[in-house]
Amino acid sequence: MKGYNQFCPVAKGAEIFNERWTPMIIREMMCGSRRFNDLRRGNPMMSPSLLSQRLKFLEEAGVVEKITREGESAEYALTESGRDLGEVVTRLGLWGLKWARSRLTPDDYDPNLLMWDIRRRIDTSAFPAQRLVIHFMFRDMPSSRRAYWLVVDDGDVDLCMKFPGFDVDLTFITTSKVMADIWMGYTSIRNAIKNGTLTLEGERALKKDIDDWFGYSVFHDPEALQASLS
Amino acid sequence: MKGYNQFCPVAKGAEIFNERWTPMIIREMMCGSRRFNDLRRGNPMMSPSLLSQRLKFLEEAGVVEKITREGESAEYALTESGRDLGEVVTRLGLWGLKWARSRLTPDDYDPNLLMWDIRRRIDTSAFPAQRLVIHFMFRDMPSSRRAYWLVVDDGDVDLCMKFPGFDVDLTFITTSKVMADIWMGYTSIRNAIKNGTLTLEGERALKKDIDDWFGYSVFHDPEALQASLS
DNA sequence: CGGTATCCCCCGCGATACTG
DNA sequence: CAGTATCGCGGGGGATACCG
Repeated sequence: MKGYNQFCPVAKGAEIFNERWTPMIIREMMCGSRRFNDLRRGNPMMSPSLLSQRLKFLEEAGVVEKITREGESAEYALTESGRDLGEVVTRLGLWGLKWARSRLTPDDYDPNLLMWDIRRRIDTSAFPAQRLVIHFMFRDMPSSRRAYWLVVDDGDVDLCMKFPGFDVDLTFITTSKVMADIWMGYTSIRNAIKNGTLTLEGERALKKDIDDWFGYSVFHDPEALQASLS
Repeated sequence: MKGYNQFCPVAKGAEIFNERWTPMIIREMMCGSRRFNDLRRGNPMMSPSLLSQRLKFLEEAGVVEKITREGESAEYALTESGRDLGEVVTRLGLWGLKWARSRLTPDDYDPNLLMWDIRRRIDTSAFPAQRLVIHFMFRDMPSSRRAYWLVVDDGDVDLCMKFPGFDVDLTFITTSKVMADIWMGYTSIRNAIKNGTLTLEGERALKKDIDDWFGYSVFHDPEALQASLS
């Protein structure tokens, strides 16, 4: 992006922040992604060359640092400046949650992104030690993105798009929109069940304690948001 | 800008906020500009057609409202949503002030913008009722943008680029960079005088009370910033 | 896995002129 | 003063292939 030729701090900030994909890259890093392909997974529509280009620019701008250790794969992390810029991302997200809801289009409800997001916010500490499988069925989606399984085992959460072969403990049957709306706090699990847009099938105990382990979006959860800023 | 196809509130926010010039338009409105040509004056490099286009988009997005009253010229104002988005602009500005200083280029120090900004932050209440003329001389600038006069009269401040014909009460002799650095708080008037990059000539009383009437950038002044958000 | 290289299209945006 | 109309280009960025 060409600059603005203004000394105003807003202009100088925008020359860095207001490029396409930049807020999403920082968001991914705030959520814990550190490797190139993790960042890609959080932004599947972004071409690898463009991601590479942005990372270089953000590195040059002092927002991101690339860490290359002997024999390990490269990692990207926010610098102190980047963490500060994260507050701008957070504010923008909170604004979007409150004011841009009506601009959501059907194309926005990609269950891949939703599941990737849910995966990393599951609170495994609330689970028994044994393996658990949680199944999601999105009735509105074509077969390629209709079914997902989260396999929780010993604190790790794996996301599968094929039946993992283990018994399923809990199944969500719903649409991608309803699930995303729950995720963002526009509706609640309780409410979605009541109006028939969500069906939960499986272990009673898992259902009962769902608020203990199901992690909502960071923008829905003030405490998690606070943590992501520190 | 094409969208991101993500339900994430950051993405939805960025689809509105992360367009070229948008933060600067909102900044201008936060600083009190309400008419088309005021917005232009704060962003002289922006073409009128693009400003028109942006205003339409921001209106459609619920950020800006256009007010057309009988026989009066059109005005633009931030909606509640827009004022909320102003907090994002403010955060971005504070970030830029802290972290993007090193990216300032000589082209960024446009004295037109600086004077336009200074003009609207002069605290006229600290002045005597009589007319005052403050003169700025930017030694580094070509004649077209070397000299400016602020004519303060009865609470109004006029910015002139030609000698207004009245006696000058105070003169700033400096460079556009030094003046902008003072404006943003990177250095102080006292310090600039001491190291010889700024010379103040004129009435002793005006010099002595300069901190009472010289308004710094809103990003330099936490109180003014607070006020702009409410 | 972690990127580069290349190609090409499209459209964002800058410039300018013009109008009510 | 408050915009609209038009035109043309530059390069941002999407798509894909490829390399270490």
